[in-house]
Amino acid sequence: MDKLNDTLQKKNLGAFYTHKLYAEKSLELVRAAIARVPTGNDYIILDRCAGTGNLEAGLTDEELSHCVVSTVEYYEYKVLQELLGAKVRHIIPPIEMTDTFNAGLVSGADALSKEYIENPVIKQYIANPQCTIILFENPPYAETTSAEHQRQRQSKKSSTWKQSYVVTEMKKEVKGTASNDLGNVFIWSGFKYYLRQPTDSYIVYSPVKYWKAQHLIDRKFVKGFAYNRRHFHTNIDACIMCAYWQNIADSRKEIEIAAYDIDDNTGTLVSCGLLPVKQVFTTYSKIYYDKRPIPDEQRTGILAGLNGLEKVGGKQRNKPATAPDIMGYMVAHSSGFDNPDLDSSLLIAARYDGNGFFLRKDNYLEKLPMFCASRYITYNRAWTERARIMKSADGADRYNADVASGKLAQFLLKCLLFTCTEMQNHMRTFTGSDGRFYRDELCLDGTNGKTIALRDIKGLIPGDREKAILNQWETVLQWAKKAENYSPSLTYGVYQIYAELDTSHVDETTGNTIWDNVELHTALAGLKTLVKDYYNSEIVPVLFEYEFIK
DNA sequence: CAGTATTGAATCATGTGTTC
DNA sequence: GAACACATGATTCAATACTG
Repeated sequence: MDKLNDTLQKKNLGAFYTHKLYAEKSLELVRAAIARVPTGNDYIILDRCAGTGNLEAGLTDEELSHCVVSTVEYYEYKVLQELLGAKVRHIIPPIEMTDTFNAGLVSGADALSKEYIENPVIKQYIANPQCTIILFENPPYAETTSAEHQRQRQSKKSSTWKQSYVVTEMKKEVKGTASNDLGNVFIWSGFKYYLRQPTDSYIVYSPVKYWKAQHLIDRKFVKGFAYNRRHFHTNIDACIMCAYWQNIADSRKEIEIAAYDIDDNTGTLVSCGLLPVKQVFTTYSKIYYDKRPIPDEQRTGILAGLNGLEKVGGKQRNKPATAPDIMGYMVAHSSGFDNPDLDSSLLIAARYDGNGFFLRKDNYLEKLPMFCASRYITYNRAWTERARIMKSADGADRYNADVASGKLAQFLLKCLLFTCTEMQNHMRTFTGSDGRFYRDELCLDGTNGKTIALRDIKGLIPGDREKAILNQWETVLQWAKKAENYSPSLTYGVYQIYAELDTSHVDETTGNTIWDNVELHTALAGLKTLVKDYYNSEIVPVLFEYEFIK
């Protein structure tokens, strides 16, 4: 059905199909689970979201005769019925009745309904101690409160599944955001309602966050694979784990999964080595944010938007603050990297919707690794990284000790250099509506006197990479000063130069974009390349070492 | 080949309201 | 008044796909 529906419909129902090669690969895990079935036992392989039966396609007839499958989408049900109906042990519902078709869905096949949980066909196996249960599923992942849904104002409309019986039950036991995701509901309910014996198994496709960050389950990891989400008919590279969980309690904090990409030309799996998945336990905001209270009399000033300028109008959720030692506002929230540019920002004043803290002159340097870490996914876009690597404050004790001892002094200055030359630093210099002059202190423009960054960066012992970046910055600044809009009274960072000085217009005859300052544009592009290389070689390894990313 | 257009599966911290 | 529960709500960028 993924070809039949529009994008949002697809997202609502989570219809993304499993590539044949991935489905076949995961049969290794299913067969390992079958091998564990005690002698003399019957077993069933249950798939509550079978779609058109992709996962089951590679099973032998004998294995298929143990399968119990269902799908909630009517046209998929028709296909499933035709392809596997005669071979599987049960398809739910077994035959089509007059009321089976229900507004495009299949009556009685909604795995999240009470009716389904109590389905007698499945229940007979659950109740039978001589039967082993193996769940084998690629559940839908629908995060209907996601940024994209919100942009299209569809969050409410797309969230009807949240009214379901299973979600209601899950919320009684699982607190927090884990229940926001439809995929998590499947995983939770799988363990809750279907697995009962130590030899029962769950082989499930999902991004790792349910185990890594949300700690939704505490079962024994037997084996797993990492697959590229792109081959699930999506447009993004990200990591999907297919894991074999055994129904035995376990407290491992780190697992390894074997990664496989697909070469579309040859139609073969390409091994990409072993990837570690480490659990995360603490967020930056809990540990690293500067929580020093702000007196009421300092709660004046302006709020800033994501573009670094003053935000006027709209919903203002945050309170501004102004004080001699406040130099900006940093946001580095959430553990995942799904919306890196929303989840991290560096602004001259409080972000209008909060989720951050005020950067202060006395300790801003030790806060910068949070900003640096928040840029990881932008410069490491391989499919193995997104949805596997996350942010954490788990290394805080070691980090704080090494900051205190001075061991990390050079590293912090490297972070400073990166922060001052990276585009996502949206601090800008301007006069606010409150009449105050806001000056960007985290940039390397000394035209109007040294910024705090310039003062501190003197301590950096520059290697070749640092020298190259500093030189390139000088070139950028030189050309920026020749731009028409350049204002000598302002102190410019890279982003402000990009936004205000690196202007362009469209040639009326050719329709081409003409950069008003080609040299400036070229110099900026050169700087970006240098900064990216610098980040990955000098900063990322230390961020991993101290578990800012893991 | 260069320039242009399009794209992003898969939240969570926060404030506020509610309950005890 | 503490603890809990839940509704709320927001791009930017680089990479890639496409076009001529």
